[in-house]
Amino acid sequence: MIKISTGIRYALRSLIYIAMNYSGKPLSLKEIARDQEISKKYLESLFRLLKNAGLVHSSKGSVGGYQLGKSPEDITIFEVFYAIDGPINLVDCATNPASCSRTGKCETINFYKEMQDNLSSYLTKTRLSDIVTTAEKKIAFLK
Amino acid sequence: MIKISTGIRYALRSLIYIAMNYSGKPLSLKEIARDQEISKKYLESLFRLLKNAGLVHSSKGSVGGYQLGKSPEDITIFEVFYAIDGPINLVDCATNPASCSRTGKCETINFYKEMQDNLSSYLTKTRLSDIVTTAEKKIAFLK
DNA sequence: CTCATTACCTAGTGTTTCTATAGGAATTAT
DNA sequence: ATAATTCCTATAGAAACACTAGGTAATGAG
Repeated sequence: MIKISTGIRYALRSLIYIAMNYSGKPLSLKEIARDQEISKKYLESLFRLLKNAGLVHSSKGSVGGYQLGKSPEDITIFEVFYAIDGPINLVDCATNPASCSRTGKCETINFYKEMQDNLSSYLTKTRLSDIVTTAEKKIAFLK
Repeated sequence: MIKISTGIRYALRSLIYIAMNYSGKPLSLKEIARDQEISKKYLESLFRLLKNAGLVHSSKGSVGGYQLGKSPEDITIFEVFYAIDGPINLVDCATNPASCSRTGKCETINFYKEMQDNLSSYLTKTRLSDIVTTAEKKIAFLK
């Protein structure tokens, strides 16, 4: 079954939360975890990955926390997927032909490559700002 | 990590093999398993699902086996995915809002729905015949 | 009419991946 | 100094996945 991992779901929600609550000061994991109802310990492991990818940067210490590493317009959803789950690889043979003994005989590789391109380009063209904008419109409407 | 299951990979290869070797007689799992280098026992479980979905029909007995249930132009890849792995459901909340306590507060659902639509429509518009045609062209070129 | 061959069925098992937790070390503002 | 935070390694529990075992039922061939 094709699924989006909880790691990605949590990371997206956290990034959106940071984007929508920017005040110049970093937000701590404690606060993000509380608001988003996510285990703080689990968030720690995710934010390490986000930081390595440059999507957030951190400050340590007693008023430390995280801020976005780039503006929301410059963060593609593809980057978030890549940071948390690694390269998108619907099937091994599409990326690494040597992984399958039937490479060359098999008629499905082109289909998988095309499907993967379709997915990647969708994830690349939608950006964090798109989701945030939609959310802000919803909130404005409710007021 | 977003992955295509081996069940789907095996099913696709098997259906392509049947489509490309049609002679009026059904093909047995034994032959499909041998040619495609897939465990026959595992294929049995997959073909049950394909049969329930109407993608193949079977004949028992000593010269029994499987044939396509429809012409390759009428078999969408979406149907194959659905038959083997069940409904496409990238996240539970997109299909079943009650599954998450944050439904209503959460800003990501629309994105997931759109992503899922994008995926589904791609799988629906590509058909078994598309893959078979590409394969036949490749074979003709090699001759 | 018997036999070989095939699809069909239920159950279970080992492996891997995913999700989450434990316990602490390093850093920094107050 | 102290309290709050990020950062790091390791590991455990749970769930999904891939595959196997062992047998029954149907059907055409001889």
